[in-house]
Amino acid sequence: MTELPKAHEPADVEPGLYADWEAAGLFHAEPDDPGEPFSVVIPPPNVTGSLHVGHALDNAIQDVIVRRARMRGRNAVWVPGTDHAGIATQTVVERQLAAEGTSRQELGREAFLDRVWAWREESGGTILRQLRTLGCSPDWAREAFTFDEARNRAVTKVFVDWHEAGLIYRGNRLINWDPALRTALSDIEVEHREVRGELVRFRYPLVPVDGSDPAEDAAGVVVATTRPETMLGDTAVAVHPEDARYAHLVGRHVRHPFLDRTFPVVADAYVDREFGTGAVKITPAHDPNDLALGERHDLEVLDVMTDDGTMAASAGRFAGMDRFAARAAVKEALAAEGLLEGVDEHLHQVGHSSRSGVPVEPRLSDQWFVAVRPLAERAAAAVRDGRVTFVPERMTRSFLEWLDGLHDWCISRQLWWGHRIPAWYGPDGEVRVQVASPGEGWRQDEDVLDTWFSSQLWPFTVFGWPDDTPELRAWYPTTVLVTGYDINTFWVARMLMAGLWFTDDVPFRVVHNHGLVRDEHGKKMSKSFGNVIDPLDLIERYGADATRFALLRSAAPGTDVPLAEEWVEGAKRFVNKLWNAARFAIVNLDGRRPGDLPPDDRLALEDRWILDTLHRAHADVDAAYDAYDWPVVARGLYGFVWDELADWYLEAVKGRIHGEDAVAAEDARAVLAHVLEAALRLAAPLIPFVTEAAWRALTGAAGGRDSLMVATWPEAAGRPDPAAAEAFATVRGLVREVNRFRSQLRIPPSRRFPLTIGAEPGVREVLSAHADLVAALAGLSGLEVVADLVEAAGTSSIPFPGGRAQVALAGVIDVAAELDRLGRERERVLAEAARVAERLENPSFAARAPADVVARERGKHEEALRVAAELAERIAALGGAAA
RNA sequence: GGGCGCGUAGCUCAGUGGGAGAGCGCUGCCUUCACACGGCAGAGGUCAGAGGUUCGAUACCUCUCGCGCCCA
Repeated sequence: MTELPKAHEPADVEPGLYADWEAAGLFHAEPDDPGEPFSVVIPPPNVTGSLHVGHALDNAIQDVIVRRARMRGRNAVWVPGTDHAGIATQTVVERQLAAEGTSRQELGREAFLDRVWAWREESGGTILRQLRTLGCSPDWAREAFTFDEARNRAVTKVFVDWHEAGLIYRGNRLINWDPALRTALSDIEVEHREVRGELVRFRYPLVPVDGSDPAEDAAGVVVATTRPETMLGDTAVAVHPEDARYAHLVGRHVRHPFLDRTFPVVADAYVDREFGTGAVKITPAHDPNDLALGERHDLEVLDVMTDDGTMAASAGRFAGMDRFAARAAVKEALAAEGLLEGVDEHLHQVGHSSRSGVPVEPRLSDQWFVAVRPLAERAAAAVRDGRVTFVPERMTRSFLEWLDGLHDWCISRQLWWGHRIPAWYGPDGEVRVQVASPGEGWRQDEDVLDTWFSSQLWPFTVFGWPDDTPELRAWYPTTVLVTGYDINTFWVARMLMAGLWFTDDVPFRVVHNHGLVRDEHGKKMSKSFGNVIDPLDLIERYGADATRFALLRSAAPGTDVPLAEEWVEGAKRFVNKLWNAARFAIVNLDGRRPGDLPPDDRLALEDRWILDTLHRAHADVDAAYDAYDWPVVARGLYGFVWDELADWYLEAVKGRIHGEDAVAAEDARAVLAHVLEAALRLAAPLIPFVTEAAWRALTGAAGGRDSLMVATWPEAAGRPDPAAAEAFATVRGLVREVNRFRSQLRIPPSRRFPLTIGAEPGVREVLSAHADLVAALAGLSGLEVVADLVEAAGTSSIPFPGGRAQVALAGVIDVAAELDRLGRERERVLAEAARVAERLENPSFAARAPADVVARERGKHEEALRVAAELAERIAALGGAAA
């Protein structure tokens, strides 16, 4: 019949299956399709980016969730799309321009935006295309973009509405300025990094007053700073009001050495007396704390830098210098004036732009802000009352703490690529916030909005908001959001705030956080380390199934995901194992299809056992899917397919399938087909390709809509059968011991030998009832079960749980090797006996431990002693000496 | 400084108040009719350290040490 390849070759199978699914419309959903609505929106990747291993993880998880929901009959939709990624995208295009020897300024705004759109056309589809190779099944017809017209309409409405509600305002405030990109940033786009810098101490001479001591005036006051260049913008020196060292200076003025200015010494409790000299220079224009102090003391605010981080005209003779050049130059000039008191090495935190990497410059400027307080309070309430839950749950706490400490959000960016701020400036300085221009002579704000301002609207704008659409009614709120914990603050919190405000509902019910993909030693992947793994490369070489399996297998909720190429290789071996188990079944089914199980009374022990095992595996795996516990899902599938189904069940049914009894063979085939089919369904969301290929071969499904992808999810599988589990464990226990015996004595599997078994009645019953099974699994030429095992010369003994097997030595074993085996075996058993005895000898153990525990320990002890005694006898019989 | 997480086999990680596990790696044997991307067996661990609770702690509590992340 079918030509089933001996090894599963993902590259030959995956693209065709994907095309078939897509052509059959299996990814697409309509709001009025049957089933309970289930929705996921993709965290939109950067439109011009390409797939990295973090995307692969994030999207593999979403795909698993959505595929299972479809199988469960939900009306499941997964909306794909991309983010215009303001700064990142603009930077890429600017770099291109620089390489061409031009710049965006030379091009002008309109021509520049044309360039960016062109770049988006060229590279914009890449990442979504790449998701296809991973097997992802979003509804491609619903692809959205954070900067398309529909989204722009929503962004403008939100801006105008929030402005009217008083939640958006324009203000002249100290913001984080990126001098490299020449734009404002929000607080969370600043990364604090420890930097080895200098603490520079220098002196401000005092302005003499009537009766002051000229020597004291010259000695002045010594301040300490890590940023000497900002002294050009100093407008005060502050000391602590209770600092006796400086009390006499408060109210005096100091003279700026390089600029024709004087400014006061003020007292303020903000000053840390322990730090530096206890006197601190105050630069309100370049430090948030100084600005606050400046407001309290009505100080002048003097900006000494320009937008690119060079010193401004107000910096006097330092004007035009880069801020770091100015730092050195100021230090030098202070030394030349004899004002430099000393320089110490100093470790401190410096804010860096997460975008350009340069140190941010606190800078006063006119920007637009979102007043987040009222929004954050609603968001926190939704989390506290459980309308939104986090998986893992521990993410909740830091999320709430972050919401609690939130400052107003600076949303304007001095960029061109982004949603233009709908604010209009009239001829007489009037400002209006509205959708369209108020008319002739009104000029629109030059700035654009922070990218996150539009992506915060993603979960509802993708469904058509602000219009009232069937999609929005069916699929909003979304069921679950899957994202790395690292963007909970950037994105998740903001979606929650915006969603609650505009839709009066949460944007998602569950936030499933995964971790960051790292290398196998937990190191961050980076080009400079050379440890970056390319998911496309993995998919090409090991297949999408293996790549998905390897990622999810390590992806415990909220925990970073270590990944190594060898692990993907291991996952591929599992995929191949599953393929070959299916192949065995399919070949032996000889065209028969999975159907009903045989009547109970015709089920063999191994059938009943595998059905019991399947029942438990299903329960474990199903619960783990519900809990987003991917490692448990993966382990459950792996263990069932490999350790139970392939290693034991397939071996166990071979006898019947190849045997004379036609009914028994049919029954075996029926159970095999049934169990395999259930396993394929359970594994389908995680490894969709190999399961689909095997399922089609197994069931004869034609493809198209006749696909495992939309087959019914098993709400239960197999059936509990503890008696069968126990009996099969007995069989397995014996087989394992015989295998050990073989291995230790170097008896090849092809060498069959007979066994005589003595055992306790229950065990005896099981083994004699399943003698054929035991003989097949253990490679025996015969099996006799007796009530009383008679000691016989020239035999050896294999103890196993519940009994003892006797094997005739002649021609089978090497006496020296056997003596060695028996000796080691006996030592092992005696050690066990000693351990248990110690426990039993403790009087309070018997008194306080539960009866069943005590009984179990007693049994263990007796069994160990029995086995040890037998082993000693065998050793003696072979002429050895038992120690 | 505050918060969170983590220290279990060579590596990466599960785990549970009563037998220390998996994958990879390593060793030996086996080309057994689904799979050598395989089978069978094996070596390897003071479960970070100290104290406490308990008949019993790798697990629960406290502290110490070490590592990571977030926030200030």
